[in-house]
This record gives sequence, C-alpha cells and structure tokens, in this order.
Amino acid sequence: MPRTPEAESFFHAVYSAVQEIPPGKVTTYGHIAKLVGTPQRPRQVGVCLKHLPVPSADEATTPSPRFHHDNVPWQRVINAKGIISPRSQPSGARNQAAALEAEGVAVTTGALGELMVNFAEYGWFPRLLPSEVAAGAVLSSDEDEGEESE
DNA sequence: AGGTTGACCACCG
DNA sequence: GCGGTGGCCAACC
Repeated sequence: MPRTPEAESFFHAVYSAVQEIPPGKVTTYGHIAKLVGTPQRPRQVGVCLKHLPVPSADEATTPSPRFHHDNVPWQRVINAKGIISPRSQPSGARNQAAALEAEGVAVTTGALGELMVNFAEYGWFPRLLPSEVAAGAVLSSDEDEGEESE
C-alpha cells in the first residue's frame, strides 16, 4: 500500500486504467503510464500491480479494498516487447499466461522460454481511456492508426 | 536515514 | 539489433 496521498492516487489511477482493458486484449506498462498522465513511470505501474491486494483474506474482518486481485485484470499488462514479464520466478509468468489463455489470448513460447503475445492481434492502445472519452474529453478528429502489421 | 531493487522504457552507440 | 545508460520512485533492506 502506498505511503503518501500522491502515491495512493497514482495507484488508484493505474488500477482504474487497467480495469478498462477489454477482456481478450493486452497492453503495456508504458501505455498505462501514459494513460494516467505519467508517461515516464512505467516502472511504478509494475509496482502497483505487484502490490495489488488480495480480494479479501477475511471479508468479515478486513475492509475489502476497492481494487484487488480479482477485479483488476493485471494479467492484461505485459511489457513493451510483447513478453509477459518473468519478474523473478517463471511460475508467475506462467500463471499470467494461463489467465490470458483462459480469456482467449494466444500465448506463444519463444526459444528461451519467453511467453509472448502478438500485439498486432491482441494489443489495446487507445490514446485516451474510454471513461475519459465518456466524461467529455474531446479528441481531435485527426485520428490515425499506426498499426504495425507485424 | 541512506542504499538497493525492481511486473519498465526510450534513447543512444 | 543487441547491450549499456539514465530516469523514475515505492518498497524493502
């Protein structure tokens, strides 16, 4: 859990943004960082997910946190190389891969055992969060899709 | 109270 | 295209 109010709001923003990734899609830490207005801190996005609280260890005694492991689709965030971050133990990445496959995302295994997802097929990279668009943010009509066709 | 680590990334050689 | 570097900042020694 964050120690300072700013950190808490940052965590909050990150979790909200991650919740907007559609099922069956993936994005990157860096993109989430951009979406929340701090493009230079992809690293802290990873920190946020790492510290994602468990749903409710004891629902009766513990105040259920607004964001937790079960309502924030952390598995839909991977690194900019299209690889599921191995972080420290491969088991974690395997677990994440399984969660993605469960929602229809194809995960391929590289020569070195890296678990990869094809951005061309599953990538989700909006300029603005859907919720912000709904809130009235106006985007210029000069949209342009720079989709790299693999 | 100071130093290191890390679910990262863009940039340069 | 790969390896090193700098920036970022919360968590953890």
